[in-house]
Amino acid sequence: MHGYDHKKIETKWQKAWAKKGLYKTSDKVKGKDNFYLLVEFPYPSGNLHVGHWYAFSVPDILARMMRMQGRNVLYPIGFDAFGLPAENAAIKNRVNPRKWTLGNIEFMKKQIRSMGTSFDWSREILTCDPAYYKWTQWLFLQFFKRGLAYQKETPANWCPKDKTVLANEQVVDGKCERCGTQVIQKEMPQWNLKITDYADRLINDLDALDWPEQIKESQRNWIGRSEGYEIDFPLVFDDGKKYKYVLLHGYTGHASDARWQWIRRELEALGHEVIIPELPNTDDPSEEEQVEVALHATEYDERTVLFGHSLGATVAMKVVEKLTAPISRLVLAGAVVNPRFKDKKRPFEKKFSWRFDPEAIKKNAKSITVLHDPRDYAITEKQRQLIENMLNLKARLCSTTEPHFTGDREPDLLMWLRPTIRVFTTRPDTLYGGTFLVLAPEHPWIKAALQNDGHRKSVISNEAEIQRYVENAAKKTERERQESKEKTGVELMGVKAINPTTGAEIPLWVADYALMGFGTGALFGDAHDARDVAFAKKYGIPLRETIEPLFIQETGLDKIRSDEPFTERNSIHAFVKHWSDEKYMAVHYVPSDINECVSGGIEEGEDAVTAAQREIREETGYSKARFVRKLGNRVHAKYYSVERKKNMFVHFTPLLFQLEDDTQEEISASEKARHEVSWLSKEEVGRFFNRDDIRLGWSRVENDIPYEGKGILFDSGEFSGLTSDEAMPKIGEKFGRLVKHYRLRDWIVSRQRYWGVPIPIIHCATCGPVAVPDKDLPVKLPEVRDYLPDGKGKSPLAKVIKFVQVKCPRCKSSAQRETDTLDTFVDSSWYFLRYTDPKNKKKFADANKMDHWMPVDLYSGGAEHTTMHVLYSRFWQKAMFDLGLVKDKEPYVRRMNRSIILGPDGQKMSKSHGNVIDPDEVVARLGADTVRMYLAFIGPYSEVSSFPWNPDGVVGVRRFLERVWNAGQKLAVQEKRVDALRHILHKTVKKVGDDIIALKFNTAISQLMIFLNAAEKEKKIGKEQWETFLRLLAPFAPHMTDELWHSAGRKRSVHMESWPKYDESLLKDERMTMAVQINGKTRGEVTLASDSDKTVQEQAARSVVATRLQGKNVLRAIVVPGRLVNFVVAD
RNA sequence: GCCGGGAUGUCGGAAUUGGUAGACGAACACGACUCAAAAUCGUGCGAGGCAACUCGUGAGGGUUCGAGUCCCUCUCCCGGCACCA
Repeated sequence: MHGYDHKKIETKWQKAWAKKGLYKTSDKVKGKDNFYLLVEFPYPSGNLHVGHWYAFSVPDILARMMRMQGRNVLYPIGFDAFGLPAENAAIKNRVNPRKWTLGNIEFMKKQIRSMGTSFDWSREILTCDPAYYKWTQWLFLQFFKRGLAYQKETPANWCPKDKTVLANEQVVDGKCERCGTQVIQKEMPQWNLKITDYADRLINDLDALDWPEQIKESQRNWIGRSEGYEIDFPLVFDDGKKYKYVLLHGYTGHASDARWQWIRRELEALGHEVIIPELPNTDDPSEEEQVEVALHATEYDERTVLFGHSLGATVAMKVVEKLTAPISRLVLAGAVVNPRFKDKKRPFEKKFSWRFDPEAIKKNAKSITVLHDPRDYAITEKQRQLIENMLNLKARLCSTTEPHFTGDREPDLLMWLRPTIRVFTTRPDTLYGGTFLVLAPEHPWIKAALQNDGHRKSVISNEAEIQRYVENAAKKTERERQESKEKTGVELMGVKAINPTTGAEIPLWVADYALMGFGTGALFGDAHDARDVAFAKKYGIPLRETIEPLFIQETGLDKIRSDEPFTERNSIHAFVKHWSDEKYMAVHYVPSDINECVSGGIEEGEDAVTAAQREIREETGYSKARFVRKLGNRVHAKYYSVERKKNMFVHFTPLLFQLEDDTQEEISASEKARHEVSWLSKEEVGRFFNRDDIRLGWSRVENDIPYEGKGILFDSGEFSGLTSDEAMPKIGEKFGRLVKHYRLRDWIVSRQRYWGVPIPIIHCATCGPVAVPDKDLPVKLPEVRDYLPDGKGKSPLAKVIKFVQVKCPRCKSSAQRETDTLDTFVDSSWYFLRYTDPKNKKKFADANKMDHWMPVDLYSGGAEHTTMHVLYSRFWQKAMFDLGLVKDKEPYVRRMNRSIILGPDGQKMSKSHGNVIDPDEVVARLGADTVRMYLAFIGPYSEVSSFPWNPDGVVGVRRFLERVWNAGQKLAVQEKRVDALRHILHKTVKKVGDDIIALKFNTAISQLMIFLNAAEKEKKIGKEQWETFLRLLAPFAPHMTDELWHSAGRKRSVHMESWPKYDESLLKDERMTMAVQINGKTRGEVTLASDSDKTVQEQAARSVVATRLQGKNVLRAIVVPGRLVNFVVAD
């Protein structure tokens, strides 16, 4: 036998495997379970780097072992062949992108084959192959037909360098993810996929996935769900008749009814015009008559608010249906859409059609509000649901004075009638403290208010100033705005909002710290948000606190005892300044081991200040404490009182005192024992206090920072005294409604570039966008002369007249083909499905074949795709599921992110660093088996990290393989097994198998090394043992092991052999070494038979440390069988 | 700021999940072979100490017979999100 010639061996076996089709995978093999192992297919950039090796050759170990373990493993490969680099190369070097791409693929395939991976090349797919992209187009059209793909004129991320639009996910820090150019916003018609419809499911379904938390958390953050409440703030104007209210009364009602007249007075007082037509035949009304009167009562225009109560609501809807121009608002209270009264028939039931045209209603009313009181005797829940469904909205729940809105005064009605600004909040518990509104500069209400048609004045009196601010804000990019944390804004003069909780008039401001892209583009400012407080202070806007902090002690001696009631108490925290030094009093309260200030209860008839002065005197003796000031509002705490033996719920008033002099009275011994008093500097005392309630009070001595946390409400009407968590849903429901907002935007898939899948849509002047019929698919990418985009937003395809000019498939009139191409992430959103049936000409994949393989058992890829490809393909799968095209809601059972291989210097590999490792060179020198195995050995594969390439480390692995190679001749391979290796071999079989499944290839390899070390020590090995070892090594070093396997006289490839089994009973050695400890410290060891029992072990251990135990009192001995014996000894 | 993950020799990393910390590899040192070097083989290799022994898993505290592992407080590093109401 000769030296280890990796070149000869590796080419030999790669050819042999290919010739035999060793890795060709059947869809189903009797008696074998399928296993689908997926790695992200590469982009054909032209050259393979170490990262590719890491991505493909290491998971190959798992694929190979799974096969040996009797699984039918699909380990496919292909190329993500569309994309910009091909096109950029085409523009630069005047080559055809297809030729460039296919040439690269040819070269890279050779490189990939040199890895010795067990890819099934018969299933190779190319996304730029018309046979593949036919189905990309077909799937896109299925989405289009279900409204999941739509075209919309939207501001989109435009990369001026790549001259194309990018998805949000492809913009990093405002720059193009690909080329680093600053992205600008450009308004263009774009094809979108409705990924936002799936936002909730994309988040919720993560819970059931057994994926690394990092990946799940990234996706959650990216989708960015925030749950909160939308609350409407009514507006009032200074300039008089801005709105015209038309109020329609109900059955048996009259215009003269007290409540309508009351609302009239209230609205007129706000300067609005009010019209209340008397509807005819109020006791026996008919639709025709009433609608006629209402319709002609006045002119309906964009300033009109139409209100209908009860049957009047029905009339109002009928009126709106008939309008030709939209009105501002339609408000309905106690509305009926389908009357089925059980008790008695009403005469009007048959005189109204009860048929509505919801589309016309929605079209003719810019906004619709439905009011409902759950106690309403006339309107059932069913009725409410009917109208909600019809108009596709949620009713606002009111508490009326008379359930059917029939009280003489109905404040809720009035509240909803006035024009409103809708804000979004996650903290409705602070709503009573909302003292101003902030609108984003892009807020539509401002746009509308600033519109000046020359006839009427804007409602805003400082129009010019607002205009300037809005324009200035528009000039700045989002980044520029965020760079200056200094808040700016302008008050909107001539208009006030009404806080719905208090009825207080509050100012409206435009400020660019409100973002149109989040929530409703408007927020209410309050005293419990640092940003709002900063803004309010800058502009002198009043603030109103409504939350006092509540701390619950959960550690220490004073942690609350569960299941025990709380005793409430009013109390003080007194911070006491020294009479001359810059020092503060620090009290150590002994019974509960608390570091605090002076604290104590307020007794009957006392005020806080006297109580505090008394406590200072009692606890410390100092009698001349001068009151300086109150330190903000109260602070609440729940804790356990060690002295009272009770759970306490205490309301502290934090106060600041200064001693006038050192006058001190004698205090009792018991007080002295309970309180240890000292004087500390500001810094020291800050560190000294170890209870949150005291720290909070203390923080107010220095500065007045707003309290942003949750707590207990005060000055909040009926909700005062509740905790934030209790109050939030209550306040939210009463004044607004629960909504969810997402950061995620729809996925823009149009690309204004050549080298991609043509979007299979035809634009027709009469029919709109029309799907290309299935029979005409694929829409093939035409050849063009010039690949340069025009830079104005049209792809090079737009210049190919033959391609563009087509007949509309529907009406046959002349039409234009869509010339944008699809984002390459669309191609890769379903490629794993195609692998299951790559040659199918009739379907994207056969349902049965997908059943065999999907979902993917393990998907290994790069962390950079967490919020891109992985998210997109999850969405795609869910959309396909909804269309009945696939059976799984999730595409990947298990997903793992791979680490990065750094250069030898620990830097990211790059040409500029000069630290790039060329795998081809290393393979030529040391062999593919060595490179594969080194990469597997470099660190745990399943954890995201980064590993520097260590040239010495590769050589170390090569050394190991050479030792294996030489073992065949140096070790005496004998027929008889070597007993000394028996146990360790079984242990190795178990560990290697377990570790591979856990993707801990590094420890599997170290176990193989341990075994070889042991065998070398013995200088001999049994033939069967040797062959077992070769089978264990086969997944790691497939070429060498097959060579050795054959030279051991075997005819079949080692990769067709089955994985060795281990005997549970042989995992333990016959003799074992146990540690002997005294008080947990190792003092010796003892070796004895593995099956010895506990008492034997203890006795053996005792004799080992006998001298040390002499004269000591052994309290007890802890025996952990097989591990250690620990003697607990008294000093 | 919020959320997630992490920190172990000179380096990459192990540690049966509470049981002898540092497996395996690399680097380094010494020895053998050699005229010599490389390769190979052998030995050593956390720190301090002649030794007995002491200390040691980012820092501090706690629980436990026993803590890298569990609990509390803090520091730093990596990742995601962020004037997000």
